[in-house]
Amino acid sequence: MKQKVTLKQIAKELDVSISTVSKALKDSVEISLDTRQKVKAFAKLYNYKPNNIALSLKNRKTKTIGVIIPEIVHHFFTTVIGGVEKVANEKGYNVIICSSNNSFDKEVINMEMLASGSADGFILSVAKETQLKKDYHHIEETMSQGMPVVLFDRIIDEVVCDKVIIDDAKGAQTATNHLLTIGCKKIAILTTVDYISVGKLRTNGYLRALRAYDIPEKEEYVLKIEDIDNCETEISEFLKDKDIDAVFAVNELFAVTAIKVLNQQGKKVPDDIAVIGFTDGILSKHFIPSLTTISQHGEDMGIRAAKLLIDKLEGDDEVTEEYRTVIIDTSLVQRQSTKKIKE
Amino acid sequence: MKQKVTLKQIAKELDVSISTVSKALKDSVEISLDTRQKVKAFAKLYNYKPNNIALSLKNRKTKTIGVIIPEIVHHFFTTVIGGVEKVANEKGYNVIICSSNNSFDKEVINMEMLASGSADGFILSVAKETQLKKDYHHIEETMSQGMPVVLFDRIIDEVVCDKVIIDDAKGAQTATNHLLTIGCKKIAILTTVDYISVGKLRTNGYLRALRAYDIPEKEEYVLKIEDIDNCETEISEFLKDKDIDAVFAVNELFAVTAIKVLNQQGKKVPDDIAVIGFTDGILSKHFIPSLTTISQHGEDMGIRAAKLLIDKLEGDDEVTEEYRTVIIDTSLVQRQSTKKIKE
DNA sequence: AAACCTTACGAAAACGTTTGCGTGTGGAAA
DNA sequence: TTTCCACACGCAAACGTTTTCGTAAGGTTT
Repeated sequence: MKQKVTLKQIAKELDVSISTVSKALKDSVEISLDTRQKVKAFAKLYNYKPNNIALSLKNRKTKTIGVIIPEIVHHFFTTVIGGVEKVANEKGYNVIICSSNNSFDKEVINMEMLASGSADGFILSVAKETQLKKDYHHIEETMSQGMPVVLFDRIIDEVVCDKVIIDDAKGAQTATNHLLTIGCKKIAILTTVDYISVGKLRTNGYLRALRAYDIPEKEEYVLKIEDIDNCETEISEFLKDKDIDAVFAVNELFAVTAIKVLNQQGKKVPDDIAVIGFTDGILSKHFIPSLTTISQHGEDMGIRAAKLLIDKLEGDDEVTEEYRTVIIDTSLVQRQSTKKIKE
Repeated sequence: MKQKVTLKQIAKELDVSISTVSKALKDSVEISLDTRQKVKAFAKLYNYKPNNIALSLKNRKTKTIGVIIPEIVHHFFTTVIGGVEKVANEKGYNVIICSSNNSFDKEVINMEMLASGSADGFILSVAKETQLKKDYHHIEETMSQGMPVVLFDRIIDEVVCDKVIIDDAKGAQTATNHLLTIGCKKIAILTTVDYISVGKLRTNGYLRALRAYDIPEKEEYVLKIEDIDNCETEISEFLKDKDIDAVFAVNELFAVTAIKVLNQQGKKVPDDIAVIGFTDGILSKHFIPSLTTISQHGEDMGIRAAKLLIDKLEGDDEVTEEYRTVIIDTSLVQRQSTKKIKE
């Protein structure tokens, strides 16, 4: 087991000083051509690689980006990570990913861990618990120590920093509009409880679309689901004998569960009832019927977030002072779960 | 923007030496109670956190685990990561995740990057390209520098190290057996090309099961799919007018695609044809019909892999010398896509 | 021969820690 | 008064780099 070789060892072996080795490897003119070649040959032979830790300590930066997401086993978040990685690798940054598991405490712990030397900046989508608790001290603190933070998707209005979001309300409006334009009039919505920022926004978009079409909003058409893991019974209950012609679900799972429930209740999708989802993941693509949905372009979000962060990391102080909010366009992906109602 | 506070600053402020501060924070008896309290109060006030980088440099270990997987947007791999994180966090380790995107080059780059100071050891599932290329120098090199490596899922027989796998062949045999026991006799298999280790193993398991039942294997029942992204046409072609009563697919996507194709061809699953998959992901759970499948227990794999690695990292040298291969049990998850054929 | 300039290299500090050991101070024992 | 011993603290080295500055040797001017 040969240990990793250091400058010191090379220096000793070649009977020169550490500084000479360092300079030689950097092709400094200070060092004679002869020595340079000798050192480089030796370094190559022993597969010398500079120690990142030492460099980080010296340069006071780690060249790594910390990403903290609420769930790791989640298609949307992983696509975002994919985007972040893409940009990061291009620009020579490493990416550390941690999941908060939707726990406030774990979010804080992870953030502090990474903040104490492991990362130069953060890309973060906050945990449910954090949104509920409204405690953002860890984020504020990290920023006040000079580490930039970019929030995405599940953001916090009160925190002033760069943000990358989609226009959730607009996306939901687009979805609802689509249902309206194909002729649906009685549209139910399956959404989350209000403290989930994106859920609330999507609900708002749905309501806005209805108003624009002068369709009165009915409370009985709105289901706010508390426990996502047991949504089937709630949805089944809600949909039972309801006089509707369309369902807008704020995520994939609610959408496919709705279809499943509707099937059980003897309704056909899309013939009897149209269903539209939100987030374009594996399920939407491969389900039968495949789901019409709103694509969030997760990879783009990751790309933009990473760019914002790296700009701030490498920018001069002018850039550092201003914060930007990037809004990623959503798009309607038409598939089989909605179709035009024949008049 | 207050910078992060260091021992040095505290020392200066309190007019003591750095070592005194360090010792005081560690409650060393060398330091008077009075000073200790003063230092601790001050440190708390300024929210002092020791710098991980400096500690890593000093201790020659980073307390982080590098995880390299072929794809990040992939349910199975993320569940494994979930398991790794669980154990890692418990034991005070950080987790850095990189994806190789199934590229050999990126795998090497990531590994070298993390190996030069960022991680103490690795948990790795190799890229397709690496399996094809059979070039494992980066892994060997990392290990020879004293960093332990745990391979999982897509492993390499030739590399001697700890491994965590499922018995792919046995799992496939279980799946095929299940089809046989419910009365199927003409079972097709949808598998990958042979250089994907797990694909080949699963094919072997399928064949073994047939032999055990004295059912002759037919080449026309085996489809080795090259391009996973366009599997639908291949599968459609393959399944057309084929006289079979069951399909064993070595992954989720092949399974649902098969069902889709069969539907198009006017066959009902499970009534006309039974379908069984491999890997228990989102699709299997929520598809209609829900998929009978072989669960790989990804989280368990992650947990075991992390434990193996940490054992090696913290173990004395006896442990270091022996390598273990952990085989995680697979299990059959019965759902709707298979059912007993009435005689 | 004295003064000066290149060339080629080394010493040392710095990044932020931890820790073994040395040491000044004061009080107690002799 | 001298000797000794805790006590409480500081020094310095070490981890692996980079980089500024200093300098010895040798050659070139006057």
